[in-house]
Amino acid sequence: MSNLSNTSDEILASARNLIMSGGYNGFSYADISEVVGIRKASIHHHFPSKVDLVRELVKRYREDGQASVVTLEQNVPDALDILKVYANHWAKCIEDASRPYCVCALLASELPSLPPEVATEVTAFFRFISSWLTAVMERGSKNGALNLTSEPHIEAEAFLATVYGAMLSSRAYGKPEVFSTILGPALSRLTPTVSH
Amino acid sequence: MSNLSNTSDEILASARNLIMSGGYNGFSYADISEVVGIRKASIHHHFPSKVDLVRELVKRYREDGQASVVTLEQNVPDALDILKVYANHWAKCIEDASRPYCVCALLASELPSLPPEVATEVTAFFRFISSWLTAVMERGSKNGALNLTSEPHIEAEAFLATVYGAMLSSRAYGKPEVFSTILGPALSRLTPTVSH
DNA sequence: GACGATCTGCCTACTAGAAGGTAGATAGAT
DNA sequence: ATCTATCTACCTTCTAGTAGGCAGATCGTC
Repeated sequence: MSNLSNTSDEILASARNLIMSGGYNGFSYADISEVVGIRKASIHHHFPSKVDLVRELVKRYREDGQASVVTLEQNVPDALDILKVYANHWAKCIEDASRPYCVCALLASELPSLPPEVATEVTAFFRFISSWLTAVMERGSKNGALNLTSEPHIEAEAFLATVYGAMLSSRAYGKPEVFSTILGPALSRLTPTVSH
Repeated sequence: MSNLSNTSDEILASARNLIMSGGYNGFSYADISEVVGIRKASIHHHFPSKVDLVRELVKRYREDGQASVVTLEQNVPDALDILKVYANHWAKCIEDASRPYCVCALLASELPSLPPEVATEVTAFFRFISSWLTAVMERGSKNGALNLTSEPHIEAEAFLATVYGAMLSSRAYGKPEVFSTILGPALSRLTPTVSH
């Protein structure tokens, strides 16, 4: 027991880090092999093909995200606070360089050249985030926690685009603080005016 | 004369299209060879190494952008109109699928794994767009053509992030119209209120 | 409890094909 | 005579993936 095949988890984790920096074609089984300390062939034992590996990786990435969202919704009632926590999650990841980019953002930009099985999972991830944010916007709009100027689903897409665009800019400039600089005003705009 | 080595232009053009869909590691000299109808070795005659090829490609991409900006500034005086033309340029490219993604957006997301010579050029592209947009924001703010809620450079970064985030979302969902849906409200927000 | 059978996780050794790149020849233009 | 653009033929290294073996854990059955 104990290490109930957590080698496959290690493989997924190292693949995630590698994809995060160079995308689908930016890593190989040999790279993972070096990080995990296992032979190439042994990786094929856990994930017969590269497509299997990345499909599973993205599927879990989405499932983990869904679980986090459930917890977040349970602990934070206010819609604006939820958006702040979400933005802050990425701000931290980018600033401490732990996970400075979303795996699905990288894969989405490579989408046309991705194996279809992987592409499907990536698209599903974006649909999940989008529908979650839409629900948050709707709720916040109705109970006055958010100040929307467009329809909830449009505000959701705009917010998502801002987050992912800010992520890209941080990486492009090599300046992690750019993310918060952009998200600050975006969140202010959604904050209801206090009085009058 | 006549085709004063426009083979090298064809090589660059096909490389651009290939990078646009799969990034730096998503294409090979063999791919270009097929598109251009020339042998692999002949590509090396024009661009000794892959790094040379992509460095030159990004350098020209930036120079072309700089030239377009000069023309745009000459023909369109109003700052808000400039932003609209810029957004509309991308909206068209995405909707007619001619150039549905920015080469530098894709390369920027792969930045940590890119050869340094290429990375430098990509960063330079983003700095160029950023400083141009900042100048547009400043001018528009001063002469009342734009309604800013933050400092010009922050508005510039926010606008840039929105454009590139919207580009990514369009690709992720496979829905070109998402781009305009997001950019519409973003531009409205920058439009000065007509009366009172 | 003992004994073989299967399962799991890893290994070495290999393959075919693709990668980026080189050497050297050839034909035509200057 | 040299330069340019192309070619064929090749090299080396890396790629994903396969075949088959081996040690140890688990399991069924006597």
